[in-house]
Amino acid sequence: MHPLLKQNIERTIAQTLPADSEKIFAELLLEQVFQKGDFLAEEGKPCHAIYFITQGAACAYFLDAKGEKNAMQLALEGHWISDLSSFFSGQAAMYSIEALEPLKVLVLKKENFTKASQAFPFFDRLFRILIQNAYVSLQQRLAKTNAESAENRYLAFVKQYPDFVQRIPQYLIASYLGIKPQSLSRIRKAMAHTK
Amino acid sequence: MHPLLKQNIERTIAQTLPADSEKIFAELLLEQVFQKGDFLAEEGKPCHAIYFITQGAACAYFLDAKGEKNAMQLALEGHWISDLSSFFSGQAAMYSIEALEPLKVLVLKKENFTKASQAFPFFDRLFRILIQNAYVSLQQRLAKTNAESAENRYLAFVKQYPDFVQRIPQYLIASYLGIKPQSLSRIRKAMAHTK
DNA sequence: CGTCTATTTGAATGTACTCAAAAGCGGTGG
DNA sequence: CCACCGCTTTTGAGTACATTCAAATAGACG
Repeated sequence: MHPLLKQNIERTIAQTLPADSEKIFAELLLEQVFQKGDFLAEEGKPCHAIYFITQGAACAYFLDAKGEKNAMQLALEGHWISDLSSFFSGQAAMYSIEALEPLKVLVLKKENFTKASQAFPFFDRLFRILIQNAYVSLQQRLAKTNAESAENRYLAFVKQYPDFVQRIPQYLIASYLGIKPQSLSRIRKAMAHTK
Repeated sequence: MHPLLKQNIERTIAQTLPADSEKIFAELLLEQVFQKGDFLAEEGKPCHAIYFITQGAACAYFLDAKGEKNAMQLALEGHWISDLSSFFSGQAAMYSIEALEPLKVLVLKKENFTKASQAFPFFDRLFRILIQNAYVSLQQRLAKTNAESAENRYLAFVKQYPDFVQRIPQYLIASYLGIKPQSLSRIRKAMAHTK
């Protein structure tokens, strides 16, 4: 089992992963590779898998009325990414997921997830906690969007995800923060001055 | 078992609730009543329960730097409300939950949740789906906050939650939408004109 | 090197905010 | 029943922050 995944799961459930669970898990996962610009999922089509990134960067976004990309999720290695709504409901995905760098992922397909979920209650628990954590992060992100200035949001982002700043295009970070790329550029300029 | 709760659970898991599960569930829940202005949870203290509202209205909010209430969740009868982060982690709550009307709730205490979760995998599944749905709604709310004007956000809110508009104070709806009460007042005025 | 995309910069505009005050509404007690 | 109080909503005027439109510069990639 990939060390990043093991680490991710153990941090999630706050206990070491039993050897048998580890084995079962490994059997359910499929390794896959994507080129930069490839899509792991596409808006409008069902998203049948959850991806764990072992190498590279990816982004889940939707296109707004003007055709601009709006990032909902940004992820580097060590993170999960998917359109969970589509994954669980089977409906069309609201987001496209695109590789921003050459990407290596572990794929958990819906059918394997369902199988495992029925056989091992452990899976429902793991995914309940994963989604729970995602939900809490999202709440905090929304709270900041409503209560903080664009500049403070960017400062908090840099602090929380320093690696992302280096590797994710600025226009995607801008949309993730709910601002326009031009505005983010000006904010960065102003910050460079003050420092 | 309260019909609103039964309905809520069956809609969540997309199947009728087995009679035995219903019985078990009913034993885990405690009825409780609050006056308008009472707190179900307080920012800074752990939140030990999840509440299902059977009558009345409630709001989960945090206080920003200026001491203004920022609504994270609004709920009428038929909805669940809690600070899930605090409930699951045991840490201090980020939100206060306040009764906006005389309130009747069914209380699911942490200890009962844990007991049930270990005895019946059904519970992990139910709560995984509940949180999953909450997560998806939150994503959509964030997407709208970033991509839509204040007016469109309010229009969408009115369409999605017509009952809330009648019963929740405007300044809380405003903060839920990420705008100031004065601005919401002006938006409503402009809408009345155009109609 | 040339093309395509991302980022920066400038100037003008606009949406929502701030500060301030008035009006409306609901509850309480004289 | 009316007067008063506190809180919510409305309105007005001025402001600020981020946006738009447009163009120039910088970077990535074949």
